[in-house]
Parts: sequence; C-alpha cells; structure tokens
Amino acid sequence: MRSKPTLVEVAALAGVSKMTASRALRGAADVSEKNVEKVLRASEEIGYVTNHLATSLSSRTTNLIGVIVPSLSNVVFAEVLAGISDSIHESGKQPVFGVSNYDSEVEKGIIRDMLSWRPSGIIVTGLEQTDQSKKLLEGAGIPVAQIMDVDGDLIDINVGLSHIDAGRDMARALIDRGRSKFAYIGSALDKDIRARKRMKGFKEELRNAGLELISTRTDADFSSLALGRQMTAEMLASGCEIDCIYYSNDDLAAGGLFAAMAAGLEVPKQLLIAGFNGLEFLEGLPVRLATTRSPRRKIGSEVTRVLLEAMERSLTPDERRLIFRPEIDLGDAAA
Amino acid sequence: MRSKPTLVEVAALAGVSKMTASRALRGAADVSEKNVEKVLRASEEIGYVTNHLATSLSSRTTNLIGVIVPSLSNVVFAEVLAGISDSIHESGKQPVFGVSNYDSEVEKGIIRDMLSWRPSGIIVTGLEQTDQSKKLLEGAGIPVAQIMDVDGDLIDINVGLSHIDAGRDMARALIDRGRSKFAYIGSALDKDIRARKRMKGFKEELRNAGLELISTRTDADFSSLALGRQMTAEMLASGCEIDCIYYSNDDLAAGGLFAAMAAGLEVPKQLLIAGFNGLEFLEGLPVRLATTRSPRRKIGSEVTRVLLEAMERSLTPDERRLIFRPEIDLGDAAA
DNA sequence: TCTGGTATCGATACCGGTATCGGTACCAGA
DNA sequence: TCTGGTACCGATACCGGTATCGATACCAGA
Repeated sequence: MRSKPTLVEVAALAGVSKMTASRALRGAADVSEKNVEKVLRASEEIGYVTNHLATSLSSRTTNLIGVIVPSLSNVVFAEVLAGISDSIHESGKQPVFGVSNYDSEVEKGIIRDMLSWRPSGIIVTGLEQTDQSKKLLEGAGIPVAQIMDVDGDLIDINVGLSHIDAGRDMARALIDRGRSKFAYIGSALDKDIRARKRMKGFKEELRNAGLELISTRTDADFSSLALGRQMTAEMLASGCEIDCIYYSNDDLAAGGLFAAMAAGLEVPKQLLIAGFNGLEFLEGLPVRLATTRSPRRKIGSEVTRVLLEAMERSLTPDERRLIFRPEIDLGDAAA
Repeated sequence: MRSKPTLVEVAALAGVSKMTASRALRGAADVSEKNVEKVLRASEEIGYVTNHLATSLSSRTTNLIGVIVPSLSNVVFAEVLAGISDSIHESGKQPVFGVSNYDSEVEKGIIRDMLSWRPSGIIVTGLEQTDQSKKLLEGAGIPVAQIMDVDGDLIDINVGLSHIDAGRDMARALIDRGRSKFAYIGSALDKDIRARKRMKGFKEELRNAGLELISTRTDADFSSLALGRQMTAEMLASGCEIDCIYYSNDDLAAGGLFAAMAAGLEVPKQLLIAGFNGLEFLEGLPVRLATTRSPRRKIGSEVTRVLLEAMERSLTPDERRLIFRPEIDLGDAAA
C-alpha cells in the first residue's frame, strides 16, 4: 500500500514543473492549453487526488464550514442541515457536521476540534453557548452564525425565529379560536432551551388574557410519540378539565392525539392539540393538529447565504440578523 | 483581525523551542515538568488552538473518519451516525459526515472530497457504489467499510444485514401467522436498493410457499406517513381482497394503519400491517404494527470498532464481515 | 533593429506543525 | 577520574501544496 501520488509525480509524468501542474489542476491562468491537457491526463492516469491538508495549509484558507447541531435524531436539525447542504453546494464550500447532544461541554469540545481545522465559517445552534465557547468563537477570526433562536444576544450572525413569540402567537391563536382551559405538556425542557422559551411566551400570553395553565406535565426524557401519548393519557386520567393542550413539539402532540382518541375524545372539537415545528408526518395523521411551521430549511439556506456573504465583505448589523415569523397552522381546528 | 497564534508564539512566550512546545502540548515524553507547565500556561494565555492542517500534513495521518449516508431526514441513518459518533469518541478520531441524497454521482463527489482530506478510514452506505467510486476507495490505502447491506461483494469491511433474508423472514413469519392474501406497498424503490432487496426476498419466500402478491403499489416519492396512507387507501378502495400488507418501511406502514382505520378495518385482525426498521415511533401508535428491528445503532458502533481495529492490524476475512440477523416483531399480531 | 507587452513557466520561500537525530547536562557505577 | 546511561532540548529537514516574482520566448509596433 504505497502512499498516494503527489502533485510532483503528476508534474513529472506530464513533463512540467509542479507549479504548472498545480495551476493546471486548479484551472488557474498562465498555463497553455497543451499543458493543461497533459497535466489533466497525467493526473487521471495515476489517480491523483488533491491533498487538501497541504492546499489549505499553504493557501491559509479552507473550504470548510463547521456546523454544530444538538441532535440528528431530531428531524428538525436534519432538515436544517439539508438546507445548509443544498445552498452551500455551488459555493465550493463543504459543510462539516458536529453533534453536541444538547451538552454544552460537548459542544465546546466540538467547537475546539472544528476550529483546529481552520474552517472559513461556523454555524452553531442557539444563542446559549458557554463563555468559553463564545470566546473561542469570537477569537476564531471567522464569521460565526447562531441559528434557530433569536431571543438573546448574538455573537456575529443570527438567523432564526423568536420562540418566545412563537409561544405567544400560538396562545393568542388558540384563545382566538375560543379555547380557555389550557394545559401544557413538554419534555426534556432542561436541555431544550427553545422549548422552554415557547412555553414562557405561551404562559405570558395566557396571563395577558387573564388565563392560567390548568395543568402542566413535563418529563426529562426526549420527546417521542410514546411519551406524548403516555403523558397525555395520565393528564386526561387525572380528570382536570381542559379543552386545549400545548405541547413542546409535534412528536409529543401526535402522541397526545392517540391518547385522546383512546380516551374517546374528539379532536379538535373537545380537545384541541397544538404542537410545534410543522413536521411533515403530521400530514399523515388521522387528524390535522395545530402547529407552528418553523422554517427549518429556510433557516438552513439563509444562514448559509449570509455566512458566505460575510466571508466576502463586512455586513451591517441589519444584515447580520434574520428573524423569521413562523406561520401558525391550526389544522382541523381552523375550520 | 490578526491571524491565529501559532506554536512558535506559544514557544516564544514560554521561553522554549517550538519543538519543546509541540511535545508539551501533545503530552509527549522528553519534556520537563517545569516546561510542560510553562507551555500550557503560555498556550492558555494567548488562546492557542492547534492547527490540525499542519499537524496532519506533517505527521501524515489524520484523526478523521469519513462517513457517507444517503439521507439525514431518514431517522435510520441518523441513528447509525449516532452509533458511530458514540463509539468513535474515545478513540480520539473524529467522524466527518457526508450526505449523498441517494445519488451515486453525488456520492462519488463526496468520496473524492473526503479522500482529499486524507481520512484514516471511511464508511459508506450500501454495497453499490459506481466503479469509479470503488476505484477511488480501493486506491485510498485506508480501511473502507460498507454498511447496512451484506447482499453482494464487499470492498474491504462490511457490516450490516441481508435485506433479502429480512424480506424472506418476514414473509415466513407472516405466513406462519396464517396470512395468505398478501399485498406490497413501497416507495422510492428506484433509489432505495435495500428496500428492493427486501421486496425481492419477500416475494421469493411467498413463491416458495406457493403464494403470490395479490396487489402491489409503488411510488417514486420518498416514504412518508401521508404517502403510505394515501397508497393504502387507494389499494383498499380498489377492492382487492387481502389480509396483509408488507411495506417498504415503517413510515409507509404507519400511514397504512391510519388508512385502514379510516376504512373501518381492524388491525391486525382483518389486515396485518408489516413495516421495516422497528423505529421508535411505532411504540406510540394506537396499534403495534409488525416490523423487523434493524440493528441500526449496533451497526454504527460495530463498524466503528472493526474499522478502528483495521487501522491497527490486518484483519481476517471473517473479521471483515459482520452479518446481523434482525429480529422480527409481530407487534399486536403476535398475540 | 530595438522596445515593450503578453503569455507561459519554474525556482524559491513559505504555511505550521512533527520526525529525527544529534547535542548537553547530570548522575551512578567502575 | 572516566564511562555510560538517562533526561531533556533544539536545529534541521521535511509533509504537499500555493504565492510570488523573476526569467524566457515571441510578437507587434516604433
């Protein structure tokens, strides 16, 4: 297993200097057609593959964009990544993903690792990094984007939505639909800062309307259909009188739907169920639940655009922050 | 924005040579306690972050492991990645993810990109790469693992399950449960090679039992609850007489459940619904569907183990291939 | 014929680390 | 006192590319 061929070998085979070979392969100027031809053929022949380590070290720039999300099993982030991948493609940049598992210490480690590869930009999830992480990011000398959430101070670039507002807006919409006896069900709230913010906004808006949550149920586990179902079943069994439940996300809400169905409740008539995210799988459920459509893909593509822009020129504060106002879909409750 | 501090600056501040600084930071031998101390402090003070580009170029090895999957929105792959991340962690290696979108040309591009970073190992999904991709992988001089599928020729290392057998086994199990009037519903079969293999095995086993698929329905779109629901509704409306539907995966199957419920069919009594993967969300559904539990996480952790092993020493053919036999869960139909 | 401009190349010096190997200093044992 | 071993350190040569700048060849125009 001899080591991979280098540029010098390509050059030798093509009968030119490595500088000319380098230029030819990059499609740079100052190389004759004839030589470009020869170099390309030589490269092909010996199966040359650029060594990006050397390229990047030498040129002092990489085509890497670091992206850190808290989880992959959550479709939401998978879609954000898809949005990033798609719109990053033509720029010649390459995204590198890291997963923090909602752990800010892990996140710090990943940030360090990523920066050690000298990416030309980095995207992290949320506004809440540890002070150490923030210092690392600020000291990196590259554009830094924080996504998903805009409720707080940004480091450099910020693209997302206000989860506090999202909670508020949903509360307002539900009240407007005539609901008044509210409950809340959420999970993993200690890790999911944005879910907490939604809950906060939701409660605030209720309070503004002179209302209170009649029942609240939370669990430390991550959200799942089964958990939503179980928690809802328990809440319903407890006999509290409610006509609407706001969930920390769609997974729990869908589980809630099944619990309601099992309890013989008509959804949304007797019990309005509201989630968050607007995940695609809601379309397939027996009942169209209420939800907030978070612009996940859009966040991915837009943050990429802004980040690439920031690598070219200095942005104005306005350009650095993009706030989306997500759309509320009441589903069958809208009728 | 001056550029990041280098090792030389750390060394200067610590009052030693850069070689000593290098050793100190790596925890290598041949440095006095006193100097380790000084270097660490200096490094901390000026916020030094290793330049992995230089490290890797110089040492001619990286801590990178490339991982290419067809999709992230599919939880299955997200879980495989999670398995890989988890078990790779203590090795000091770092996974780098790429997404091919089920497109082998895209995959080839990603393979090239990844190899250009000189990873010390690479993991790709499935056994079907283009010849060009295979040549690239073989010529890379690093351990190459193909995962998920074992029905075919391997390049180097192979960890997964036989989807043909999975289809066969499910057919056998369903027949044993007394079903005889089978239908099949699948989607994106042109892209999802493994789903095709399952279908193939399924049909083979039916044939062995003297049975045939009574109805088959496929769609080019990717699987979703809604699609499964729609296709199933159409099939049921067509009036064909069936007592069991095998789906290309759990998403479609769950959608099928809702269609069956809407049609007033009792599941699994009147209509047995079988999917594939054993996704977690099945637990939350009103009915426990039949499924095959694919060992996704296990595949991720095991392939990592074998790959790391292969980087240490030469493996025997037996060690290079790991075949899992997935467990069938008939859900409520088991009772 | 001479000058200046354009196209094309290649020698050389890095990029920021690590591998290697040859010192020094110091101490134990002969 | 001399020898050999150990602990520690740094000079130097790379790793595989790219940036830079000067050289060469050739042609048009003066």
